[in-house]
Amino acid sequence: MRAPPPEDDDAHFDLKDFLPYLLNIAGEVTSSGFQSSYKNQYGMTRTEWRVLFHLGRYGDMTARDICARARTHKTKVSRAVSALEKTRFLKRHKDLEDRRFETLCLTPEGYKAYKALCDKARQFDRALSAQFTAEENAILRRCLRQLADLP
Amino acid sequence: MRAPPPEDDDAHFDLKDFLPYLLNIAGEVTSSGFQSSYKNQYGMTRTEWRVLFHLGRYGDMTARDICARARTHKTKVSRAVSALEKTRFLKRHKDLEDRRFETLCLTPEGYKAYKALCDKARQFDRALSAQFTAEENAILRRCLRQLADLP
DNA sequence: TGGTATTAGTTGAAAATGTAACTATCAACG
DNA sequence: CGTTGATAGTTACATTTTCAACTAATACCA
Repeated sequence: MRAPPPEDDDAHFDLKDFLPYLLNIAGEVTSSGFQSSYKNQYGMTRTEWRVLFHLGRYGDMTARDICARARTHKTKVSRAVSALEKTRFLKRHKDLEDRRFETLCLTPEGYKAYKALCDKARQFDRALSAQFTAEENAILRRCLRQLADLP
Repeated sequence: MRAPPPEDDDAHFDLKDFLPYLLNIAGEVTSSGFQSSYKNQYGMTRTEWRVLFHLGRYGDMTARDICARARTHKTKVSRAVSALEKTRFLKRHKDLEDRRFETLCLTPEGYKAYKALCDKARQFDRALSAQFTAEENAILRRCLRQLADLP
């Protein structure tokens, strides 16, 4: 017994055209490619390096800021911050005006790790971009930023 | 004490230009948006949905085929297949020529679920695409397919 | 033959993630 | 004040994913 065979009419639409699917696969393929390119030198998860990157690139901020900028859930960020604190890549500073907040600051070691990863990332991104024209790259990134709904 | 402030020179590069990052965020945002439109209905995970879709769209195939086509790890597929079997959306048929393989076939109920999801997906994708021009959509999808390294 | 290497798929344990409830702090308003 | 409601962040628990072994079947090759 077989399932009904695929029809070629309009009732189907190709999975390879479905944006959420394409985005997930492309994200998975490129991320794991990048991860192996630096051989997970620092033993960080992707969420941890996302936090590290935000602090390194955009300066000290609170967990809440990172959630908003990276569109990442607060529990994920909370755990990443704990992990980075344990490896001494960042310190917390309670805001004395409003003690619900804590400003997150990279330590010198954290900053060094960020710089190293930053180099790898730039290199990796350049290699990815090389397969497209300048116009394609511009359009691709613009569409992605819009889909990601980044601030 | 503060971490070194962000510099604006070439030593940094913007996270919002980093493809793996953008792809992951965009994938997460769009997928969770889509998931809310079907999750409650069938209680499927994304991997299960992926398997269902492959069988519905491209016809019966083995788990190995799905792994290759969707660039998904075999343990993920294996567990998704078990789950779909338990909900009676698919059946396995041992290949008698080479008994390592089993061909996966949607049941009529599985096929019905696929068709329903297919409609939702097409609808959702149309809404996403509507924010871009035809040219942008073409370029976006072409780049994504290439990055995803799809067969 | 028979021994070794591959391949399809499964499983168990550890890690990561998602969800919801929780603490602690502050703001608004009577 | 004091109560209510919002916000920042954590934690507990369930689900999912990952990684490394594992079984079973086949291929290769001396």
